[in-house]
Amino acid sequence: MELEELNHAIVEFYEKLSSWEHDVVREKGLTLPQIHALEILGIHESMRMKELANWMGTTTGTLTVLIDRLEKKDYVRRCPHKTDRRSIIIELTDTGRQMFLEHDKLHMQLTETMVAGISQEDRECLCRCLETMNKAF
Amino acid sequence: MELEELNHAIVEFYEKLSSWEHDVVREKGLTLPQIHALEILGIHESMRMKELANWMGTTTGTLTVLIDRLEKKDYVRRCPHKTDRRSIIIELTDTGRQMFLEHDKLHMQLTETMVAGISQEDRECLCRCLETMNKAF
DNA sequence: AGCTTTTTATTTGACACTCGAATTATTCGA
DNA sequence: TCGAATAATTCGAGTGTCAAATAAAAAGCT
Repeated sequence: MELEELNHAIVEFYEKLSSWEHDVVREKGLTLPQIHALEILGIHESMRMKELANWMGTTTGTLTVLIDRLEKKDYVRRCPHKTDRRSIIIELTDTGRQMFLEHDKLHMQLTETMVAGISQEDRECLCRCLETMNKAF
Repeated sequence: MELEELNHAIVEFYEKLSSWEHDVVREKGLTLPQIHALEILGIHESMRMKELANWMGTTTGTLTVLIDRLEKKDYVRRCPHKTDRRSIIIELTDTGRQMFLEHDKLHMQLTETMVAGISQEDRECLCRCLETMNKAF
């Protein structure tokens, strides 16, 4: 019975986060998949198309045109792979890194706002729970 | 400092949930926005186009074609509004309700899996935290 | 009542994302 | 060396997204 309440809270949390992200990103003239790519590149540094597609849960076909657009906006750069001439390395430009950092800061601010009314003790519990759940996927 | 860990856990949780939803929905031949509409209608019963668009965070223009497709698949039905002839009421068909219930069950199963390694006490704390955070948006 | 404004849904056009399949280039393995 | 596997691109079809224009009806005002 209690599980239903938890399930409901999780679904609601997910939907509100999704809606927040959507609004925040639109203000910068980006789409959700585009900022997602910048986030992954910002956290994990440069990587190949195939790797990035795996992280994003999409195909390289989809990614090719997405990267085309990010490249046109000067957020990312295509570089040849050192040893494998089939592969291409995608890396953030300075502009791209700046956009990533800005977005990351907004995430931090949202987190701060969300946990404002939660005690230090409960925050630690929350963090533990989330990390446990993340491992369950 | 600790906030960063929490922020990271939240972002990771969001991304994994998103990816899970995407995969689960595709197996049923639906898209994320489509199942989202069914979820809202399943939880809140029938509502007008405008209301549903607000819940989904989209425009009625987008919704019109989305509902067209769901209607073609016999998941929802357009009904005239009792008193306002401008409005249209969208309601789930029996098939649509069944799809909603199936999906809801999957959500419950995922929740069960995720919290499997979490004590009853911590689950309650988690639930409280999520509800507090949901109010912060 | 009559008139204007607002609300509701639909349509349209432009663009983005998504997938699967076909293509090309390169690397790997037998 | 030659066939199989891999990496990225391209293409076509379907879907989602928004803003703007349209049409119909309701609400508000004088």
